Amino acid sequence: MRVTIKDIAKHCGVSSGTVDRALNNRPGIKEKTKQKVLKAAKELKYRPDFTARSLVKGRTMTLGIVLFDLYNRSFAQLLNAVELRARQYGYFLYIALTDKDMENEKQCIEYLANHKVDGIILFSVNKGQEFEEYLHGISIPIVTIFNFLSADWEYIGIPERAAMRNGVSHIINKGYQQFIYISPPLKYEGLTNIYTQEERLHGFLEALSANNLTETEIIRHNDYLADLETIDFRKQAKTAIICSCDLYALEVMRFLKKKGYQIPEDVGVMGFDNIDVLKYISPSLTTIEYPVEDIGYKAVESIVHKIENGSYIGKETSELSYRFIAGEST
Amino acid sequence: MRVTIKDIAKHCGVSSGTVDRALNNRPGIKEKTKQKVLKAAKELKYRPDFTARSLVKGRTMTLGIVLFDLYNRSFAQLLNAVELRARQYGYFLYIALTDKDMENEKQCIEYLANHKVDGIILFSVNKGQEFEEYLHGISIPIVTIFNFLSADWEYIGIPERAAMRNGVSHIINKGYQQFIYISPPLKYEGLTNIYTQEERLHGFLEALSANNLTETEIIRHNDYLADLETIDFRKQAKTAIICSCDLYALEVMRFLKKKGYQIPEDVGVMGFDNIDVLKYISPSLTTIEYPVEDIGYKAVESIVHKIENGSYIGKETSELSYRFIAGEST
DNA sequence: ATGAAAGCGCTAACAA
DNA sequence: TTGTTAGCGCTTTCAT
Repeated sequence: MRVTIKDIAKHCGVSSGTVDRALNNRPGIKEKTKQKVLKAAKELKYRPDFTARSLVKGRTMTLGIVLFDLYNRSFAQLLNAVELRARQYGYFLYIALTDKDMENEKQCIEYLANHKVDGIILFSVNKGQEFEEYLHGISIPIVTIFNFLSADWEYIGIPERAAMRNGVSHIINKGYQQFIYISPPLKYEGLTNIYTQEERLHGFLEALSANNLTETEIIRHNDYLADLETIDFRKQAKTAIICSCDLYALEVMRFLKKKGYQIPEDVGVMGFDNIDVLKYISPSLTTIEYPVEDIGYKAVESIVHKIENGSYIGKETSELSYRFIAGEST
Repeated sequence: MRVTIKDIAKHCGVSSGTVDRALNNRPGIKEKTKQKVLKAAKELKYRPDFTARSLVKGRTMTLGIVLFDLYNRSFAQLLNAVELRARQYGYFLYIALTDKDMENEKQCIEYLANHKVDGIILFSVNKGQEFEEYLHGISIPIVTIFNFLSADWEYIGIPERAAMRNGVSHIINKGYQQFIYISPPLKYEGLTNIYTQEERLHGFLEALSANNLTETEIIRHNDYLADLETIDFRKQAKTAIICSCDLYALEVMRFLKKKGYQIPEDVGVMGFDNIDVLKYISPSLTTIEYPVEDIGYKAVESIVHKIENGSYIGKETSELSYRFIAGEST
């Protein structure tokens, strides 16, 4: 059996209350008694039981983070940052991956709530009134990241739309005339939360219409390479392929190279995210950079503030900066 | 306040024992009462408190995983697999990152123990008798991954040494005559657990000596590119640069390209890990592949088995397979 | 300065 | 079939 405060108390001939005072630096204990208890605790290899403490304190000193998966480099970077900051604040971190499944996500949140985490960092795939009511129901501080939910929830992200609009504007200025946009499928449009993807797409469209451009094709399914197969990029007006994330852009570049196209002479490619492996890719990819680690840090800071002070840091949504990176691919 | 079983009991006019029976499908309760309780639970939005349950049950249904960080793609892939399998088994996952810091790691483990996780998956940076005694002291099932500790602990990994030996043998057969080996620094040699790195290095050396080759330079610091700077690869016998992981190999390739070298004509490069981004790199990197996801799955299966049956699945250490991938870089 | 005791929410053993 | 009760290990309040 594990050593408990009772064991220490018996060992020292004091009460468990006194042991508690010694162990937790509480006032009202003679220095000598304290030392005696501390010594005994060390000797007996006492280890506090956080679950018992949590039960009485009502706080677990744990946070939960809900993400899709870790296939995308950005998520791993984010998680790394969140874990680091959380532990600095004395919180432990549960990780729950939803695989973009709505039911899965709900269950993850439910479990986190039952485990009584003090706060949840949520990159949600769910949305809608019912979902938000559910979230309110668990009455645990939540901060949303990347996918916006509603003004009811603290949000940390970047101005996705403006970032994409800005990036595409740069591309347009380079003289591209035709545009293909590639983005994840919309299978559950209206149902799932695809805020970031929607925003990026709108940013793209806004940039086009601001320049009176209409020539565009939007590909929203996973078999996007098959669509590209049918196009001869050398025969049509100068084309740029805009991808909603770097991962797609890398796939597209690989495909184009295999087909013998010159990038950017025959066709330009742009990504979004600036994932860390881009530095090994050539031609270097034109993309949008944003401080993914900072999003992680801010999310933790925000939620800890809410936990410990009962309110979020800022009234409004925090949006961090972004930066266009001109690569050789456009 | 949260709804408790007492609230339900009062609401239904039954005892808390009966509520417990209904909620947890325990026998000895009339179907009608059960339905009544279940209905009330739903209406009142009852949510069980796992911390309270843990306290009495002595189990938390959580696992902890201890890793260096998530910078390396393999770690993220591993974590993804572990989380998936853990949740399939009904366990939640704590993640603790050590940043390769020994003290940090000890504290992470201490915290996991205090949070009373049912098991720990450990990629350790610590080693030695004192550390192992400590691990025994917390008396929680542990399975070690990648970095072997001792026969006292279940281990899941790959035969690193044989894998590297095999890979390097392939390179040797290609006619390379001179070899440079690049691997992480050995700052705390003898102190920290660098099992995988050591094994890979030995595999490299074994391959050389099996072929009576002696021309080799081993670089074990982070500024390895500076060392390469001093070498003119065109002027010396055909050289291969063997890197202990793909991340280094990518850095090396980038450096070499910048210097105007042709790969593999002027110099060959080999990596280890087969991280998923390699498919976007050209020339394609020669490397060693191993099933990192399977390691994650096996780790979870093994620890859950130990938790639920009191013993590990296999008596011996499990080592998974590996595969040499001949790329264009050698 | 210290001890005694109640109770956090749940489970489990024993009674009824 | 249902109720009662004693904890799980800790914190906290109230006595002493």
